[in-house]
Amino acid sequence: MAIEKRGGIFAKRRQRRISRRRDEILKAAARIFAEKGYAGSTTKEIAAQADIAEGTLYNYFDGKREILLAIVNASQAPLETMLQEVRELRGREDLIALAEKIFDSLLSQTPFTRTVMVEAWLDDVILQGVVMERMQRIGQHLQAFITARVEAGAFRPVDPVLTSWMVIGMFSAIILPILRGHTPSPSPERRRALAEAAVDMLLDGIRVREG
Amino acid sequence: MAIEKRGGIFAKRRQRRISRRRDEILKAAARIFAEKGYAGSTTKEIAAQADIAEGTLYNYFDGKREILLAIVNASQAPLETMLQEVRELRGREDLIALAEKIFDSLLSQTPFTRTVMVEAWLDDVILQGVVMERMQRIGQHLQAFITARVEAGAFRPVDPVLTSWMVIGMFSAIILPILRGHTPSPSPERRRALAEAAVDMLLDGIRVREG
Amino acid sequence: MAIEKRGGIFAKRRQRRISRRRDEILKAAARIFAEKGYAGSTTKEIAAQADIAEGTLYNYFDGKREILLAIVNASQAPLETMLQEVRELRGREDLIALAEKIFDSLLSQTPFTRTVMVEAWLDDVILQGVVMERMQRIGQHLQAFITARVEAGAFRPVDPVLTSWMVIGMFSAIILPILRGHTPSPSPERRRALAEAAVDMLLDGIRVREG
Amino acid sequence: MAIEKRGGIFAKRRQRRISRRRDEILKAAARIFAEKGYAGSTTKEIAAQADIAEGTLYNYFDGKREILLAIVNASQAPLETMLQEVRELRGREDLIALAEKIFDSLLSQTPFTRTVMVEAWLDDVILQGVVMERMQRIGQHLQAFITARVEAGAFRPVDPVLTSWMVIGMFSAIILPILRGHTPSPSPERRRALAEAAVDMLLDGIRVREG
DNA sequence: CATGAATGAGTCTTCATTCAT
DNA sequence: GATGAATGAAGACTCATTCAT
Repeated sequence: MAIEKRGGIFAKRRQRRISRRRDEILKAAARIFAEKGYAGSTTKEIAAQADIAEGTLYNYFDGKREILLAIVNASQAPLETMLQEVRELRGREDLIALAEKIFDSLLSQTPFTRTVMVEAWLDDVILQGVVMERMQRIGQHLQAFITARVEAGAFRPVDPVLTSWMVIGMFSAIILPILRGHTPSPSPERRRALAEAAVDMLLDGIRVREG
Repeated sequence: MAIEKRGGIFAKRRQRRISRRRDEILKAAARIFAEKGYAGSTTKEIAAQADIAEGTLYNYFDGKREILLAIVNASQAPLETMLQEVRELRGREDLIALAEKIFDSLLSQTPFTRTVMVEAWLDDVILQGVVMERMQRIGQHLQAFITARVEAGAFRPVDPVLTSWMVIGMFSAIILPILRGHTPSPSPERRRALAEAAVDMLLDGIRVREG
Repeated sequence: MAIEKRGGIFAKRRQRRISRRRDEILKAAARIFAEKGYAGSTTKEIAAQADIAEGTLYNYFDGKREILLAIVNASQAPLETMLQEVRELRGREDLIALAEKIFDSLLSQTPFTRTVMVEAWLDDVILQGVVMERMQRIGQHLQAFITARVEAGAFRPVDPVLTSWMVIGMFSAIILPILRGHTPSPSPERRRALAEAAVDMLLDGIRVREG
Repeated sequence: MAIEKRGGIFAKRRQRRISRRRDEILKAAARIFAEKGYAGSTTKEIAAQADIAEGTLYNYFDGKREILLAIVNASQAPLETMLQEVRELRGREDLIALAEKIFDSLLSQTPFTRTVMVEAWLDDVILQGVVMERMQRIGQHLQAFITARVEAGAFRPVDPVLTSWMVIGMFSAIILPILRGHTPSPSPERRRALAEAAVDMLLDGIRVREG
């Protein structure tokens, strides 16, 4: 019986091993990049954090920059799967649920998200290709919701694009200190409360209704 | 007749010349830092941008890091003077006026503001000592306003701290693409419109009043 | 019945297999070394060219340097056997035949020859122990021939050592562009013509005899 | 009186200082490259040989490869000026004089010449653009001489190209051991003798004229 | 004060060699 | 024996800082 070479059990095991190692390196690098920024981090630190030799990095990635790009890519996944589950937004509950899910997906791997947020300030590829792209996808859902309601006469005739931007800003303001490590990650209950507060402000503002 | 050295007219001229040169360097450095981040910038680039020799930088600053800190400090001034003029906030008009002023002061020297925003992600000194400090000062005004109104029964019983955070987030979302260079700086009319939109959303939300 | 281990048929087969594999590796390495030089080649490239894993190299050779030395050694064989067949040189025909044989042996494995030629420029061991040694052996034949003829009054009283050096230079000039890959390998007829041209120049020069 | 900036005496002095330093570096690098080959040499060694810090190399050259190319270029000069002085070759004396001059120019800066010879084995740019180009220029002079004489009936109808190649080979054989450092540089008298021996062999061969 | 060449510690990356599987 | 991942020493190159002019 010949040794299975392709598609065999060994090849699969090997693939898994490689994949696992890559993930470890990415996690280590994301922690470093999140703390010091890409340019301020060294491959030596990354290797130490991943508990491997510096040279080993290059068995898994073509270079420091490729590690960054892999992190950026990996950061896509949670939000991506989340967005694919989004149904049409109909009312307050849908918005709150969406907000909660966005919280969860962004906070599920804070070093990755933080790395992306930092580098988007400096790198146009990351800003345009990743951050903007994602924000626009979330924005589209919001805008569709707002536009429909405006036409139905339920919402004031606001600018849907600007409004969705401001909503995203509101949520970002909540998440930022957590990403930055300035505030601990909130409990699920707290997340729900934050989502409600934001959505209620969006819908009704803070002024008491006179009617 | 000896040349006056201290306090004389020459000494003052010298002071002014030094001060002017420092400002030029800061402006040059801020442009570079804003584009590439502190760690990604070189003193050579800064010197070239400032049109001086590399060594000359060290006649005005103790090192690269000190240039950054000076930029961070310089970025304080506009917001500072602006905040000192703020009177008690009483209603929609006051909020809009405040928003406009914040826009103006942050956008009056975008490279400085952008540099601070980027580095605050990485440097705790800058985050705590500068960014947070400023946000809290703005926040205090908002919170005082909100608290008073809640007590007066004019506002719903929202959490003033959280609300002010979200407001700051809304404004940030508007300013960010401008700072980042992704969107051109808005005209005064546009700034007014943006401020109104944000304040109205804060006060009344987007839902049509039923009464 | 136990498997014969020493001197048995299996052991011989094993020896042959090992020997064959070593030769494959040498051929692969010589191709690489000839193109990029020893220092400019990597064990990874050699392994790839030999279609084996990098680690396998070390089952057949102690290291990169040993591969080079084995190539240098292997390059000896053809010239060696050729030189052992050389009889006393008596005249034009013998010289031409010798020249042809030298061509053949040097061109029979160009990557090996080229590798040796390149590294002899840099490595004293190779220069002294191999290249010089061979040239001197060829030189001795020529010098014996020249000396005898000079004494017999058939040749002018030239310096035999210098003359043999120049002859070797003439031949080298012909071979060099072929080794270097700049010129295709010449046909047997062409080789004969080249050999004749060189020998005739040696014997009679290019000037027309006046007698 | 303003400080002269362009074309002034200071600028010229500076140019000279830079030029001198570049030459020192090239000399040092050529020594190292000649001994160990380009790929086998390190910038550390070059810097040490030039008695400067490693980083200083990069103030004068863009990188290791550019140092090599500068050496290759610098090696052009002596042969170049020499070739421009060459008049039409008419007879034995002209050939001897040419040979002597070629000796001189190649040996005037042996590390440069040796570096070029070694790298030409490995680098097509150097082989084609430099070595071949030079050999062809020398070759053209020889070929013109040979062709004219053949047509005049003074030379046998040899192939001029092949013959000039062989002549170059003869000379190379004489120079090689000197370049390689295997033989000391010959005295002017010895050079003259070598040139005569080579030219006489070219013209008349070594066989005694029967007439 | 201005200059910019010199410095060398530190960076990213390569590669010969080892060794567990 | 064959494999190829792991290693870390060493290499080319960068850059903040110093200092002689």
